[in-house]
Amino acid sequence: MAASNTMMSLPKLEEYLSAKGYRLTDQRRALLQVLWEADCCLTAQELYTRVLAARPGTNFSTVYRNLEVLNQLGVICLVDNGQQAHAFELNVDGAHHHHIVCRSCGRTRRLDFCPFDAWSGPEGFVCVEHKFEVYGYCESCSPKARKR
Amino acid sequence: MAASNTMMSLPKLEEYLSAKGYRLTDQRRALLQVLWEADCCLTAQELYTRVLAARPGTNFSTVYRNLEVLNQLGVICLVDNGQQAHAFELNVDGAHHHHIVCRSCGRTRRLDFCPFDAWSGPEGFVCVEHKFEVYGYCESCSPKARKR
DNA sequence: CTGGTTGCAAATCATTTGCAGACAA
DNA sequence: TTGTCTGCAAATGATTTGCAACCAG
Repeated sequence: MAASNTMMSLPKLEEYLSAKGYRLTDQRRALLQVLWEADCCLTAQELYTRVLAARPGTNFSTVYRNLEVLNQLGVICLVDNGQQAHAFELNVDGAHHHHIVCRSCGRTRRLDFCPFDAWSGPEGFVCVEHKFEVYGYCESCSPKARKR
Repeated sequence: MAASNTMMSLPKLEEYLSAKGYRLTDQRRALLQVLWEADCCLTAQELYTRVLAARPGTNFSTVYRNLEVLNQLGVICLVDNGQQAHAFELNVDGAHHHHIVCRSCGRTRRLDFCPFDAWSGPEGFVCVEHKFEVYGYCESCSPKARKR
């Protein structure tokens, strides 16, 4: 599948949830599967649509509740795609990273540079978190961008 | 006043709006004044409350519409404070910058470091915009932070 | 069995919009 | 005068929540 990580398989993920005391419902499995197969970050709406195909009858709020669970467990990360709705992505290796978001096709790509690689942080301030997203046009969309 | 910039006075700002063809209504003046007097980024709600004090009867949607106008003109900038609602700040000198947001008191501080100062950007991607915000605890709140 | 989960419907919350009257230039 | 603005009220869209039924372990 398209998941770019190599740390944990889908069964391992389910095992992990289980070990943490969460039940493996059809809805949860379907969501994990969808996240696993996604080749880039997806919005709750997009995830919901895909989950629905795999497991008809699933409710939108169930998807949201499970995204919350996965987020708490650190299994997914939230991406600020610059739109009103967040995007979500599986992050099984748990490595810190940021994203590039294409303004044309909406696709996201993982970014390995972090501002704190090159900067020690602001003085007189205890940093606990940060957000860094880059918006622009990916290789396949950039010709379009030049016309702007 | 608390505005930290030195590029443009409040009357100059009004003049600027006027020159751009915008009318100087009481509501607009009140909003500009509130933004001018603010010592850090404020949410639409906070701005609205303050505008209301100066100009009773002003409607929330008027505040939003004017924030949109000011944003289009590049007179204010939006800050992602990590909460559901955005924060707004006057940015009369128009200089690009980011923000530090205190998780305890909610105050924001301008940051002069930009990730692109130390990085050339992702390959095969045309960057048109980016977002960088740092969350943590400011000097007066960090003792509290240590107790966490 | 039994508490974690779900479906459903209604509630939030920030922000936006249609419209008719009001007002700056 | 006239087109921009405003107040009002209702709509939007993402996300959340209360509650009773349901089902994984």
